[in-house]
Amino acid sequence: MAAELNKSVGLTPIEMARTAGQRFEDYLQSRGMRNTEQRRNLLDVVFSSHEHFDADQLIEKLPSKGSEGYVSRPTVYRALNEFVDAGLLRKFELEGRSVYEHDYGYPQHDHLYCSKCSSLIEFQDDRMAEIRKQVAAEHHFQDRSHRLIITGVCEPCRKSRRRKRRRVDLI
Amino acid sequence: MAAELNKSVGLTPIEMARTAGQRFEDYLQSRGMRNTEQRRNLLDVVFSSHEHFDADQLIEKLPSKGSEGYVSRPTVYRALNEFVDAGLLRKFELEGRSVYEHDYGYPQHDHLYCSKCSSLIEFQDDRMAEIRKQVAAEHHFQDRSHRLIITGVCEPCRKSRRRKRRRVDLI
DNA sequence: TTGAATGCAAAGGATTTGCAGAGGC
DNA sequence: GCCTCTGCAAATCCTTTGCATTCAA
Repeated sequence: MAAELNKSVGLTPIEMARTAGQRFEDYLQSRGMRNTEQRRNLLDVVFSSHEHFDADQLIEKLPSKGSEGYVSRPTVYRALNEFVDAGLLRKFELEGRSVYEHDYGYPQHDHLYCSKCSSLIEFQDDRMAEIRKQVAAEHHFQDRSHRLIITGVCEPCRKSRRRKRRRVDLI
Repeated sequence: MAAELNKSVGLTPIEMARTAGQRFEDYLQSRGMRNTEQRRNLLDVVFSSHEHFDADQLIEKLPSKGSEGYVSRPTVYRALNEFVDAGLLRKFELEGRSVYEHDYGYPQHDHLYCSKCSSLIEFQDDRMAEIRKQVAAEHHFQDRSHRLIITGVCEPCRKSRRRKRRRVDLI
């Protein structure tokens, strides 16, 4: 699904990383911040795949302490906040932790969340923008963003659960 | 808005508390759990108003330590989990903390969230159920619930911001 | 050179947990 | 009386922060 949505924008992950990198450089420049090796490392890893991730998952993908390319935990957290601030990533809360996803150049979408395996499935529905706009207008509310998560059980988990139940039934 | 939605079900807060209490007693009984004074105190306070709240706000509404009716922080957290489990409350994450709202006997609704004053405004839109059902079907996903939050700036905050801006403009 | 960024260690805030005593049933 | 519940203190988990050192510009 991530791949599908990405195609719709016509950019490969590598192109995205380059474009995101340019945007981030502008962001840094405009604020007198520095283009450090750590920030570049993190940007590369973050844009190397379209998966949703949390801070720990990102850290796991980084070289371990002592290795070339290592980035400390506080720096990871600081950078994630910067990426969000720069409009590269979008952040949301799930089960008490922060989850990040690509934002820059990525079309608006929402999520199905499987409570069994914690997987996030993206979907797009144009009616959402419509509803949001209309509800906001009715309440004289200035809408800036929305977050819709449909929670349930994904197809693979439903199937595996059924199998388990059948086994129990057979005893 | 909470009052409006409540009217649609035809129950006053007092009636709600009683009904919720009955449901909770059933829940406790069926699990061999006990109907303690603390749980009763908490249920009363939780259903004394329809406001959204977090653990700290609930604790603030309780008698302080030493007073009649005091409930300790761990017990509050344990009870909140039980209320959610029993279907009395619904929980969601906002700005890194858990927020609770009445669930039992309360109609499905979604929220506008003001990022300036943190207020939550409820709204109902029948199209949401439709979209959810349809998207879930398309993805062979078994939907159980959804959560939609539209973030932006509420009317009062927009007005007060405008006023402030005007003042600055006049300097 | 010089101020921003890093890594370390430690703090912070929300929530949970182990356990001994209290209290429903 | 038995077994759950409570309150206390402490632990846990995620995230942020203070500070001395390092490094980009």
